[in-house]
Amino acid sequence: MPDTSDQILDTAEALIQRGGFHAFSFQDIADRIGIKKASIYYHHPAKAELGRAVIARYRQRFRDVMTAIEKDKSIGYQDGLHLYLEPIIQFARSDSDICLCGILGGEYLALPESMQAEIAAYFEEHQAWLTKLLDRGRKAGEFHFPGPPAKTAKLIFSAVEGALLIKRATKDTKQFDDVMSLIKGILRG
Amino acid sequence: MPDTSDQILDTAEALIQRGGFHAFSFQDIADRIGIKKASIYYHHPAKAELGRAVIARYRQRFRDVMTAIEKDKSIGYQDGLHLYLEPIIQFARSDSDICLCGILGGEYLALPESMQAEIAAYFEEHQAWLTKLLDRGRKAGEFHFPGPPAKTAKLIFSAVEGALLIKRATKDTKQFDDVMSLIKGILRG
DNA sequence: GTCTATACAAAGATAGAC
DNA sequence: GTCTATCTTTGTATAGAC
Repeated sequence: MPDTSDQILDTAEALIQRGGFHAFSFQDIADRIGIKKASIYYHHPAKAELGRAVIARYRQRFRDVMTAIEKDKSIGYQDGLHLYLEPIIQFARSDSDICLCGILGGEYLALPESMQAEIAAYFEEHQAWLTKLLDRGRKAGEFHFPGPPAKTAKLIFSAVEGALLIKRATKDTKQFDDVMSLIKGILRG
Repeated sequence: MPDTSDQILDTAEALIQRGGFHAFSFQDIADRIGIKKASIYYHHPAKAELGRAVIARYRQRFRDVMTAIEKDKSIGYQDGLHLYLEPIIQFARSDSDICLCGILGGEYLALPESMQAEIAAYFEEHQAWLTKLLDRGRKAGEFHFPGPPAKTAKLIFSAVEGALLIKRATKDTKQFDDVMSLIKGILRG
């Protein structure tokens, strides 16, 4: 049984996944975990802070994945890319889940500054990590692509975020796989 | 001077552009165009209907572009792609505008059904049109890419939607251009 | 077509008891 | 840590006058 604090973050994340930041309330969270909405203020002083905390935790989850891949020198670059994509493929398989920051990107200009900062940082660190992976992987002869690694990293990341967003609306379970299979073809040269 | 009906649609569109569907109210629209919020109900019986109308108009705008390109047989396929991308490049140049349906995709599961249908249709018709363009363009020898046109269409469209979303948060004015330059390289074979 | 007035529910948030 | 109670503001929406 997870403690209330975790339940609040889990529930808030699930609700943001569904419809973004402005479409849920403390009441929704309270109802789902069987507490009163006032209790949530003990854990988070404001909705903006809760939103920020949810993204921060989500970011950290991916940073752990990226760090683990980098640390293990036995993992090749192709496999590293695969491992990075693993949690995202899980989103793609579900018919309701997509990237949390992809969702919040739509509401961006109407979000509190603290949330904006987390979202921008998420996008930046993913693209920076992919850039590093592509650069090293190409030098090792595992990847083949033209031009600066940063450009290809942007293409991959944009395509991933976009594909998730689109698949949920069109209910096309192959949107993500189709896009990724092409990306992999590109990296093969 | 545009009539009130148009002003309402324009303002609603601008507000959705900013932060999505749940982040604005009839009061916001009324304030911006200098009327009372009750007046808006004369033009639209409910917020859901206004939202639907905004997307429908946005969809139609792009359908007009696509139809115009198809009708003019003097336009080549490369140029056709360019013309299609023209309005999207305008979004990319702005630091606040992105695709309306890209924004609303995040809120998707929390939107009224009538809006969901419009958004899904938007995504589908763009990908279908791109598929047709790529197919014909390849047969005409203008495009070179491997596999089914539908897959490359999905890649292009996903990358476009994702790049716009990301550029607004990261304020990277080159996100879109970098992605598109790679796409064009791919289509050259 | 637009206004005033108003109903009603829900939102974010705080105070203070337990 | 969680509750009850409450405050205040805002949101969607309707009725009816002009």
